[in-house]
Amino acid sequence: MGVKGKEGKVGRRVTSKEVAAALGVSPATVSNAYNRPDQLSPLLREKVFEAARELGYAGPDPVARSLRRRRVGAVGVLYSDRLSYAFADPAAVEFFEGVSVATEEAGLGMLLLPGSARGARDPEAVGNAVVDGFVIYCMADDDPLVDVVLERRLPVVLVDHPGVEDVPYVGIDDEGAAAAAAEHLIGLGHRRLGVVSFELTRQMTGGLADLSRPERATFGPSRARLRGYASAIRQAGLPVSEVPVYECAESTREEGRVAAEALLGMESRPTALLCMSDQLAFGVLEAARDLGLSVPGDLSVVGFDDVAEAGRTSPPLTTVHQSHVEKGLLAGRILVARLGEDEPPEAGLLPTRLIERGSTAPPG
Amino acid sequence: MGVKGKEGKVGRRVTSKEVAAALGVSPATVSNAYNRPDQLSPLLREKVFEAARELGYAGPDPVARSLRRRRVGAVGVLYSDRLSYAFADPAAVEFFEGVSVATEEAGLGMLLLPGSARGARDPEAVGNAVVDGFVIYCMADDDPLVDVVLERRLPVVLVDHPGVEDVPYVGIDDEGAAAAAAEHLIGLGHRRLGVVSFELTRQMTGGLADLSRPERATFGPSRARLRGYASAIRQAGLPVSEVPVYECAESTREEGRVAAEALLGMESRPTALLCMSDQLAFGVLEAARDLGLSVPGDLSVVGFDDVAEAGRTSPPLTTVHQSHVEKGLLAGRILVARLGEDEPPEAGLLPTRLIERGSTAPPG
DNA sequence: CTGAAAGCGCTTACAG
DNA sequence: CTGAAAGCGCTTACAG
Repeated sequence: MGVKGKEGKVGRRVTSKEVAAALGVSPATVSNAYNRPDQLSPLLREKVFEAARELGYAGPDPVARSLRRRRVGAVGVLYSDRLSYAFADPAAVEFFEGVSVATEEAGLGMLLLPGSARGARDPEAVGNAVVDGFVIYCMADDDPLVDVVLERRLPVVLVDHPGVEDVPYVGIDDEGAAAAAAEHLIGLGHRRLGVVSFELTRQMTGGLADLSRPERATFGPSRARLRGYASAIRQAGLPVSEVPVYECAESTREEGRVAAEALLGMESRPTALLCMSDQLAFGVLEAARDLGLSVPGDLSVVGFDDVAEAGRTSPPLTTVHQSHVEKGLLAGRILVARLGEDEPPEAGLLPTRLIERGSTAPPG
Repeated sequence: MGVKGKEGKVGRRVTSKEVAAALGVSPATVSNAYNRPDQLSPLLREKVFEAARELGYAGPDPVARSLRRRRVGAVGVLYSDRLSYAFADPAAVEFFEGVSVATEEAGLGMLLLPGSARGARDPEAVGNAVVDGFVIYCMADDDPLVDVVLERRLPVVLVDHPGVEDVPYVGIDDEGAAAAAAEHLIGLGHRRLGVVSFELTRQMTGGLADLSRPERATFGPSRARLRGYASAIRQAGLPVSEVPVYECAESTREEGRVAAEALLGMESRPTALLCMSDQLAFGVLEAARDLGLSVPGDLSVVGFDDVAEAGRTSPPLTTVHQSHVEKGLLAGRILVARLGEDEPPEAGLLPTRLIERGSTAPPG
């Protein structure tokens, strides 16, 4: 295994200066041995490595090197909430996957940073993050961490957070996609719709509301989707203010269940539910089963995202497809290109489409 | 939104020295304004912040600060393979989730680093990673990156990679857990077993082998599980060399399908399959369905991990439960404690248990 | 309450 | 092919 036991020990740092001294050469020569082999004889280089090995010098200190070179070799990914929440959300995980492809292509690390939502402790982590640039993912318009990042004047790419001047933006047409989902249901003949929503603001008032004031949402995608649902419903001549919206604290199955129970317990029960994520829709499916409601016989359900499991539920989920992997990949590549002064790929909106599967049908 | 447009721009770095000069104070005072409010008058402190705002100084440079303080505020997580592969594996994602809880508790970032497997490009990324310590997850015994990390003499925790002196190790009793899975099947009356295995070595010979030489595996958990299966089978008086083992390149449903097709196509078809992960088992379930084999009627299947979806397949999967979240959390907390010179929680083996669900039954 | 000095560990022109 | 010098941007005793 090549491990000599003591290597596992946490040791005093050995510096290039000490290696140089042991060899009677200058620190520049030690540095050159690691960074510019052409600047010294192969023999001397070998001697440097040998002395390094003996003294336990593992090569130039990454922090000092980063300071000198003005380059760290890592990008930060800022997420609105706790990371543990992100890892529990397949959509976020797929996004990370996409970013990781881009960073690996470039030989960079990917530093995951917790956002400021719900008790994340240390906003300093973002200001102090040792990175060359940032991907900002899914933050509320008024999240102070966005400004903390912007003020650092590093290259930044914004994802699902429109509206900052001069910063590349990657997203989808949330409004159009949501409208398409609602139109699908309306086309099927549904007249009593309900919405299972993401959180709308960082304050998360939560619970039941209606579709009449999309603008109060400070999360861009939530706002746009509410707008899309509302416009399709209005177009159909239905009263928007009578469409119940349940705001979920998190995009989880559990929250989807809770929302479904609230919505399906109403006097005038919706015959179809529009969900802002597949996770929420999965919870709705579970709740419907528990309530003895058949899907799509008694209730139609539309998701959003088209994560892998959407094709495997019973019934399989009708949903709006978007590629979170592509989103992460594009954002990552734009950032990487900007770090290297390369011509970045064009930022913009990725395509979506409605995937009709088994969870929607005309009302019973 | 508090964004003044130009903040999004990538700018020349403004330094504390410039802020100090603009104000006619020393850089130490600027530093104190940010780091030790008690060291200067509130008024002066306000002036410093004002000058900083005007000049576009976003606070002390994280890299320089890290060099000076000998502390970065991030831990590295080293994974054997491409990160995009990790993100596609629920077990790895749950592990990351656990680590992230520990890093968030401590206000640290989490730097994800790609391993050296299958064309990961840049081993330098690990040697250069700007972190205070490492979690090494799931690496082969002979992976050179392990030594690269160990040589840096930073605090390290090893996960699912036993056998490095003086380094805390977190894992499970893979051998015992695997033996329990095999015993369950044998107890049910199965005599013709097959194994759907992880990759055994970094070279990944792949395809079919048998259970007679567990020791050739250089991935610790794979080796231990093979050993566990073999010992239970030997105990039952069955010939170990007649148990087919299919080595999968990755822990994915697709690979599980391919393995199942190979194993179930053999002249003397196994009546039960032991899978090293739930992902592989899910693929086996799909393949069985495609082949017209009923589970557990015609074929029993045992997984490993007990990821969330294991309870939702049809039939629900009998599997070995382990908590990847706890694994990550413990590893993360040990590392964090060692960074802070706190007394770390005890390293060691986490519990496992066999969860009997619907995918196993006596042979038909 | 404020500042001068030393130094964290390295790399990069530049001179020889 | 090798080395002396400057400096990346900051923080921390320490002296006043």
